Amino acid sequence: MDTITIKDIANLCGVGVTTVSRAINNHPDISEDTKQMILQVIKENHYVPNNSARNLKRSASKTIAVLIKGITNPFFNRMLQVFEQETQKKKYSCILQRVDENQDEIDVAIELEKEKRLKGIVFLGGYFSHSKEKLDQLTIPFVLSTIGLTQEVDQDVYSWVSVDDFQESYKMTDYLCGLGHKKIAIISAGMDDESIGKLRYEGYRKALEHHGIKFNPNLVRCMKDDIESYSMENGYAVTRELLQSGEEFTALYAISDSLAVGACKAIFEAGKSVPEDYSVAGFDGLDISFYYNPSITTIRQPAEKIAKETIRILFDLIHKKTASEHRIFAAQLMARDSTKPLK
Amino acid sequence: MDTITIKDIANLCGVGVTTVSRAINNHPDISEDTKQMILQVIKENHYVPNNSARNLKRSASKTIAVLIKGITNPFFNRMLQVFEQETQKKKYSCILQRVDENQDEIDVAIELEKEKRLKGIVFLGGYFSHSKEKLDQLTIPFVLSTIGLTQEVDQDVYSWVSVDDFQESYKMTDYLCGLGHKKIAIISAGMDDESIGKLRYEGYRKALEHHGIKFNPNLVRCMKDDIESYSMENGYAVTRELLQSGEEFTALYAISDSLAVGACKAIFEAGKSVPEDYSVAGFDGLDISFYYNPSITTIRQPAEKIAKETIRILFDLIHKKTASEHRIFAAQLMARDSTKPLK
DNA sequence: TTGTAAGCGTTATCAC
DNA sequence: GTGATAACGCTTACAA
Repeated sequence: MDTITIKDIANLCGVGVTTVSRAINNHPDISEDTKQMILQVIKENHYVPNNSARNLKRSASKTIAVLIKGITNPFFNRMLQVFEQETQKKKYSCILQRVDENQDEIDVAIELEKEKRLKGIVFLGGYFSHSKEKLDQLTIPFVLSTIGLTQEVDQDVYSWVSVDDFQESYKMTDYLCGLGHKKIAIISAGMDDESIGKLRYEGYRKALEHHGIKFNPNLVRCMKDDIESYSMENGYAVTRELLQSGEEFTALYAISDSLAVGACKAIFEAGKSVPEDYSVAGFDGLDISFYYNPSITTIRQPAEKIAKETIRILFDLIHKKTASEHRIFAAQLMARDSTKPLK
Repeated sequence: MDTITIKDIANLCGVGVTTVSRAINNHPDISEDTKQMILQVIKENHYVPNNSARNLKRSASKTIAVLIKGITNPFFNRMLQVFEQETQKKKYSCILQRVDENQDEIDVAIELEKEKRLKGIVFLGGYFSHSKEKLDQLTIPFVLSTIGLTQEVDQDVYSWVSVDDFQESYKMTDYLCGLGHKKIAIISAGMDDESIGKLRYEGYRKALEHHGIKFNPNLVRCMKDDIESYSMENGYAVTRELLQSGEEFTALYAISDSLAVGACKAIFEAGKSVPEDYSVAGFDGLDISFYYNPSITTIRQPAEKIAKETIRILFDLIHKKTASEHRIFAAQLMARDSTKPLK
């Protein structure tokens, strides 16, 4: 016997397949005795139902999926746990699916929706710019979570929850200006970025403007393409170049904590110190920003809250309690040891 | 029309479903013209084949799966990329499946094997102690990658690749002893750990013994159960307690880099410094160990090599070129700024 | 309470 | 080259 099926179990038990199915799926219409008997035989024979067959037949499953772009991002770790927890509370199950950098998340979503008979989807990370036509192929509700929305998107179609990357980035830059810094370098995304990278960069620009600080393009340093984006290594490489360029600056704002960590390292290696020689700030509020030495001033995103609200909205969508919702959470500026007033 | 199927496409094209299937799957027995025509119709109608149906029917698929226990671990990130890369080279696809801390990875594997018609499996992380009977339900080859094997396991049944956690941990402890340290604290796993935690702890014990250093149980500090294991936060909490206990020590060996980072923070907060007051060492060779300030002395596991070799062995297993293989890679002691000779 | 049989959407087998 | 048609392993009306 190659692989054992529900039929085999039925035969072994001397019952019909329906009865076996009922035993497996906890259906009510079955006597406790036969159920136990069947379960016993199943266990003895190590029978495992084939999921493909189940999904194919089932019209609906209590399942949602979380599609993550950039699973590397430690920021998502905290959220993932909340997603699973909250989903379980609703008696649903939650499947995690990573999406490659160069994969189209909607394609993945469409495929998965059919394959798993999903009830809803969370898109996590990355950016979002898809034609309405494409979105229409997705027949189930979805929520965008911590996704940088740079273009005007249709409020009625999309639901999302995130922080205001532009505003929070403004806040950080404003803070640095408030400390007296005027030459503030930034490690940002490439100029072609259409996501949080762009928003954070624009917040920086805006704050400089409000403080009447002349914008210096030489202080804008983009992450390197050939190194993993938003990584410590990238921050390190970029900061080394900045330092070597001889361009003067007193503060360095990295648009992610990991970049900031790399930046600090480069500064130390140049024989300088943080914050005495350079103030350094990050973004996200990763654990490491607290544990680093010095602790890094950052914008702390309320990851748990965002995750919780994402699930809440998704289920409201599923249960048709809402048509679309948008929630922007305030993030918190954590002033720590890596920044200080300019003397 | 609710959801569009292969039949609909066949009707639309005025051909049989077989022909459509052939077009989708690049089968040879189809004229280029009809194929293009069908593909066109498919595109226009946004038809996406149902994976469940495919998997159900397909006898074999060129797919392997990587089951990860503890996806949080940044150490795995580097490996994951290699897994995908190498799999693609073989024209296979690779699916990632996280396994919950309290889930049985074999159960997940068995289910997935059937559902996806897998060709092979990589088990990543965690520990491994399953009955032969259970393993036998897995009919496809698998490789254990960076899994702590504490018990004697059947060499002929399992294939694995990892570092020698015992030996490498010995190496680190030996190094600290060589620096003149005699009071070496360790942050280790719980005493019930049966995985790398145990192995690394035992390497520590052995090295102390060889150096004729009397073992002091008060210097053994286990991670806290109520905090994520191997996390910075855990290292921080444990080290605070250690510091407050008043127990004297000159070096602290944490069995992971993240723990070491947390430990350093606790030391700084106590007004002490690293390595002047305490030498601190980690394990794994995460990026952060290099970028931290001070850079952290660690054991660098050759993650890429391990990952590559894992895939190589798995495919050799799949192609029956080998019955079982075992590969232990040497890890590298990276002596950095967080440790110094005892004066 | 239980069993029979009709699909679910594909792919594989075969005949044309 | 192409098209019926029978599986694949399961769930679910419907019948008993």
